[in-house]
Amino acid sequence: MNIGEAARASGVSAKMIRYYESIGLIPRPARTQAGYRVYSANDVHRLVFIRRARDLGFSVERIAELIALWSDRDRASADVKRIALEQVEILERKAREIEAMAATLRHLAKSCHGDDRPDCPILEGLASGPPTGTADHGSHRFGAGLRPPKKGTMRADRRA
Amino acid sequence: MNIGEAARASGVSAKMIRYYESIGLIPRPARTQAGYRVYSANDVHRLVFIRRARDLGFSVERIAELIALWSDRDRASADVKRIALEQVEILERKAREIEAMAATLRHLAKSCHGDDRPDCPILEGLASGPPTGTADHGSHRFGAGLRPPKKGTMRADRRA
DNA sequence: CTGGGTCTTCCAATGATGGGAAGGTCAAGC
DNA sequence: GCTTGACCTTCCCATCATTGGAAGACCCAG
Repeated sequence: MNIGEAARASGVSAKMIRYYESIGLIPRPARTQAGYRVYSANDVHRLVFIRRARDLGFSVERIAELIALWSDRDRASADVKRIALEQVEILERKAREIEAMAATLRHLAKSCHGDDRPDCPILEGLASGPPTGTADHGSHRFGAGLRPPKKGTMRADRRA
Repeated sequence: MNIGEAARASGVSAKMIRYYESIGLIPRPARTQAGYRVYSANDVHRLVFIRRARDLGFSVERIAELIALWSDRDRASADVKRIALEQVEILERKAREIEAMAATLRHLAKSCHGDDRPDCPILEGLASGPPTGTADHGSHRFGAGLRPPKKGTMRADRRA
C-alpha cells in the first residue's frame, strides 16, 4: 500500500502522513526499491486513530501521548480517561470563552439601530475599550489542544 | 509618544504595532530624526479599537473592514451591525462545534472504567473511526475570524 | 515507448504572535 | 563628559497544522 492508498483509506492526506512521519508521530514506514513508502493495514489503523483524535480537537502532542498509551498493553485505562477528560475540559473552557465573546458582541449589536444613520454603538463600544478584561483569564491558548477543523474541501488525497 | 508608550497605553505589544503597520492595518507613523516611531493619542485610540476587536475574536482582515467603517463618517450603522452579527454567528458556530467535540469525548470517557485494567473504550472509539462526520460540516476555519486569546503573560510591552 | 498519474524531496506560505540578535539612541546620574 | 541601562530600529527565526507548488524520479496501461 503506497501513501496515496493509505491516505484514501485513512482520511489523512498524503502530505500530512509525511508530516506526521517527520515529527515522529508515526514510525518511518518501509520503502520499496524505488523509495515509495509502504503502509500496512495496521499503519492505516493508526492513521485513522490520529485523524479521529484530531477531529476531536486533540493537539498532535496530545495524540502522541494517546498513541503511546494505545501501543502499551499494560497502560491503565485511568491514564487514558484522565487525558480525555482533560481534553474535555480544555474544549469546554474554550467553548465558553468563545460564547462570552459572542454574547458581548451580540449585546453591542443589539443597541445598534442598524439603519442608514451613521451613529453606531458597536464602534463606540469597541473604541472605548474593555474593562481590561479578557486578556488575563487565560494562560491557555488554542494551540494547547485545540485545532482548526479541516477546511471541508479536503478529504485525504483526492485526485484532481 | 514612542512605540513603547503607545504599547503600554493601548495594550497592544510593540511587536504587534509594528506588525499591524507592516500589513497596512494602521498607517505608517511619523518618525523622529533618529527614526523612532511617533504616535498620537488618536493612534492609540485606534490601537485600543484594534485590541478590543481582537479580544472579541475578529480577524485582522475583519478589523480592517471595521476600521474603514469607523473612519468613514458617512457609513451606515447597518454595515457595522451586519459585520458584528456575522462575527457573532461565526463565534457561535465555532462554540457549538467545540462543544460537540467535548460531548463526543465525554461520552467516550463515560464508558471507560478508569481503573487499572487496560481495556479502555476511549481508545477503541478513537481507533474505529467516526461516522466520517466532522470533517465535512465546516467550510469555515478558525482563521476566518477566530483568534487564539492572548497568552496571558503578555500585556503590551512589559519591561523585564 | 510514451503519457499521465503517482511518488519523492524541498521550499514557501498561511495568521498572529513572540523571541532574539545586532546596532543606534536617549536620558539620567556621577 | 562619560557611562549605564532602558529604549528604539531592522531583520530573521519559531510556533502550529496544513496546504501549495516545483523539480525530478517512477510506475502502469495503452
